[in-house]
Amino acid sequence: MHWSKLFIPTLRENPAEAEVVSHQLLLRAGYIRQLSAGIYSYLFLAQRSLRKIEQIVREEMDAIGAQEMLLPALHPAELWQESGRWGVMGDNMFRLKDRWGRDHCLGMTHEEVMTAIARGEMRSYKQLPQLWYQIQNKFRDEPRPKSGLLRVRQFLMKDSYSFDIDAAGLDVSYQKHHRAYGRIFQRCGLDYIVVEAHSGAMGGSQSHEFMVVSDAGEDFVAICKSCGYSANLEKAVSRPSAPQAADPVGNLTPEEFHTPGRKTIADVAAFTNLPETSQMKSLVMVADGKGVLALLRGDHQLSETKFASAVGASEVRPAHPEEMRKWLGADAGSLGPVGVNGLRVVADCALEGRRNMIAGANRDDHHLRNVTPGEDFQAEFHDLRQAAVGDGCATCGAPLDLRKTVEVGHIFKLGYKYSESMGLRVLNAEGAEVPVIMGSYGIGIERILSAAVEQRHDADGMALPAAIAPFVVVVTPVNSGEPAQRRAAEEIYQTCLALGLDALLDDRDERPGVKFKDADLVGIPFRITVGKKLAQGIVELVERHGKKLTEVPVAEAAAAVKSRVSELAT
RNA sequence: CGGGGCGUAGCGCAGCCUGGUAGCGCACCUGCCUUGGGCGCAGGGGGUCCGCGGUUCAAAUCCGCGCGCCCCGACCA
Repeated sequence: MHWSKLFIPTLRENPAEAEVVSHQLLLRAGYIRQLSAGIYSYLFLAQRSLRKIEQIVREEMDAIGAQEMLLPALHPAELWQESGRWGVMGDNMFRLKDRWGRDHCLGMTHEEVMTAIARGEMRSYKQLPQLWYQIQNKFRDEPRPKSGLLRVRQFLMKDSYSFDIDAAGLDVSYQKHHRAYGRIFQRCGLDYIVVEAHSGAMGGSQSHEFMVVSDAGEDFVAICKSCGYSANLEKAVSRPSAPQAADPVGNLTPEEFHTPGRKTIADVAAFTNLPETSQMKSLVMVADGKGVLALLRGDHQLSETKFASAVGASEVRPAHPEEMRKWLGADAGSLGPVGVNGLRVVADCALEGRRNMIAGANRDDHHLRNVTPGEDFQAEFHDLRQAAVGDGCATCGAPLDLRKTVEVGHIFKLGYKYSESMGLRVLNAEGAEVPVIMGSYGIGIERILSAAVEQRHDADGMALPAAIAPFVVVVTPVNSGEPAQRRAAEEIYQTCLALGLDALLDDRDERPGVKFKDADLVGIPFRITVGKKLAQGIVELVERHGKKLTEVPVAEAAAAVKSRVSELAT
């Protein structure tokens, strides 16, 4: 294509609203324009790039035997009421009524629709397994859309669903996806990691996330470089660091002391001259409407996700000040586990075996010393704390690393959640009717593009991997006023096309600087520059990523790009 | 849902405090010139100053209400 005919509205300056690099560059390079908060138009360049990503996804999904479909984005409420998710999705679901006043929603995901199709048609285990997928818009009314295409309200997702007769079959479907996802992200040129994940509102047992390390991300993952353990922070387990001071020995009895105005762990630590690791942190939580006291070591943070699964609750929140006073008789800052009754008490494992610690006395401005779990109060021990820098790997003990990441893919074993609630059953070999076991697997298409930009950019713009760049090569005559340069450029461009390269001819009547800047900004992986040395039959080949420049004979330029591209693809 | 910031030409911003002709850079159009990293010169077009209401002889500017967007936190299949 000829650049002069295309709509590629590049900007010299960064739009003020863009904070993260991928957002800035996608706007500046003319890929996208914002329509509203978290809603973007994909212009020509973005569309080309996204289609290449989709194509890679399709090829790899097809390769594991998945069948592509396209389901509606508009769903009747009844479907979501059946699965029970109409009630739990809350404000994140876009809801609307049709002219008859019937409730509908825009699909946030498609378990319900897929299950509805399957239950209408599947009768026998002989029809299983099935792998179905689509690439479709998803709608989520995010409380805070942000970071360009990283958190938006309308986005493309490849979602697939597996239907199997038993857990062993689900394992196979899950593993197929695991491997296909690896190939997809690798072909897209992403440096990714796979981590154990929490399965959240989707329900289900096993789950992995595919993450790209980037400060623009929103998820933290814990990684052990020594044994390879890696997990989302919501789920990561760790060995706590050793307490900074040894516990006092002996069978001491709790003893109240006055702590005027000392509300925080740090205050009490300073006041008692004992480190935070000797303090007991007491958090009053409300889990599905019931009060629960959660205990942690003073320097640890509660993981609400772990807490929710430990107490088996679907909704948890910190208690309000009135609730704390009602249940424990004191304000936050003076709460503790001794003498508590009527509340369930759960404690983090890091407190197990500790002795004679400091805790709140459930009397304002008073604390207790010599509090020993199991003796001075009873508690259920669970892993409740968030893994932190300085913790050891639970598997091998080496120090854990925490990294910020962008989630580009997620695979789930759903189990029987939807087949049971929605009645998807088949006859097994014994003639008994059994529910089908399901899995669900997602990839964020735009996130692949954003993550690639986050991972591969420099001061001049994007340096996209050739596999997902909107064009592979741009042919740039330095001086378009020179007929010889123009002719040579056109010829090289035609040769590129003939070799099957996605080529672009920068035929604009612009100064060379403008053309170079634009090509760099847009991130075209290769540029063939036709300039002064044309007289000697030489043109330049510049690789965007790394800015490597080589001189090649005119006749070989296109082929040189072609062979470099195939090198990169392997 | 809590906290903060912003809204003036396509983009980036000044002007607002202290009310009185709406401005700068880039982009755009015309002509000349130039052609290896966002040239140069000359001329030109483009504004509901987010909206509504109020104060005032007079509002981009002061006051009130609303809307939108961004950031931090909460939340997040």
